Amino acid sequence: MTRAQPYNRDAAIDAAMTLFWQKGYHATSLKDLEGALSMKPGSIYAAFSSKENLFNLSLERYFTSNRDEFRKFMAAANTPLTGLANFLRKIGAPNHDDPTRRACMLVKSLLNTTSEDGAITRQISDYLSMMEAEMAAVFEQAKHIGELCADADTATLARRFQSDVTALKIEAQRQVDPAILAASAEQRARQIIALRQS
Amino acid sequence: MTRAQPYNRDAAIDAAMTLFWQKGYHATSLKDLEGALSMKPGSIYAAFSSKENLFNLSLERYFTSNRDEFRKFMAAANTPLTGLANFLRKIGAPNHDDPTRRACMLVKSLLNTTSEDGAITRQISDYLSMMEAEMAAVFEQAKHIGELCADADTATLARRFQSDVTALKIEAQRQVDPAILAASAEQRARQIIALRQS
DNA sequence: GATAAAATTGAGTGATCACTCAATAGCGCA
DNA sequence: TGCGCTATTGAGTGATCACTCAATTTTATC
Repeated sequence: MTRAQPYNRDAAIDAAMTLFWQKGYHATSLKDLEGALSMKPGSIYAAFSSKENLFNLSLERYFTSNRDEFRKFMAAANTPLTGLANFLRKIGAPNHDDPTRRACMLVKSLLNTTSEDGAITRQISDYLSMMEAEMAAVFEQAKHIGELCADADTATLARRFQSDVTALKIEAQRQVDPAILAASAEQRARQIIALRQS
Repeated sequence: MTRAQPYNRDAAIDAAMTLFWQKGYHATSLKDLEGALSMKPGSIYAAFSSKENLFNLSLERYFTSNRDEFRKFMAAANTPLTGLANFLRKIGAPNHDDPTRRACMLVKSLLNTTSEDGAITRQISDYLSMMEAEMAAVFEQAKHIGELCADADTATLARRFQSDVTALKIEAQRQVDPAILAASAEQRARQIIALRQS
């Protein structure tokens, strides 16, 4: 071992993730990646083996950073249900930076997957399931501290919460009126709060 | 004018629509289209000018047939809200044929659109808005016959209904347990019925 | 500074992309 | 049957695709 890696692997994957997120797998060319990663084709292949593998790494990066952000959000909240409600409100907030990457990369990728690439489809489905589990855990926690009724079906609630998140992000992608988007988020947030037992 | 068109334009657009729906715009090659339409490249270009134009025609075809199916569904229902609820239940029904075309083509296309192709994005958004208007009209009708409370916000209800449809179709695409999918549809359907004023 | 190992380069690979056009085939009408 | 018109053909276009590899540059160790 003689030479330190002159490229930053994390930064490169982040850049690739952003690109794949914006343009999708098929529309992202190696030329695009070369530019975004500031790497020549040979280096990219030495480091990541293939475009597909780099895409898989990007998906993984997206999943973990998304999950961590969710966790941070929940940790910062006063109560579990408040955290979930605020998470929805944040998605509906107007200054949600880049318009081309508003929708969830997992959902985007899932919908762009052909029946041929079964492995990637299953992987995405797994990531979505894990996010669902994260959400279910928060509902479970709410139940534990008595914020949520003891006989509530947390798995179903989690599934509904995730579809709320997805639907909101798609609305954001459609670039609907920010006020309408915010109202939609607020409505969904209130449905979460309404689960609170008095 | 001497010769009848030996190809069936409607059938060709339908075949193209199915292909674009399954694989997405970028992943669909002209070779694929040649096979599906049983047309040589020259014929395709003579008939449809470009791949992009054929895609636009496919999107339009998808929209109109989807809208017409929705209308037929509503016409067959006893009451507007019953029709909407059953529409959701149908999406959750198990024998929903081809797994690769379960998600809405409009949503799929919206999520696969790059920031560059602004025209197509706007077109898709317009189609989605028109579907929303269809749904709002049904809620309006429900209000008119007294099935729905007179001060209900039909625009918001329509938006929520559409996001229910989208979310359900995405769940279907994920190939979740059919029972869970059906339960999710049933839950959403009941929320529609719950709007009924007694 | 010399050497060896590893990282990086970028022109070049064949394959495939969307697309074209001169040639051909099929039709109505004589 | 032959003519004029048009629909259809499919090999071929340059561009771009994902990807490779011999050559070069950079660094660690001596």
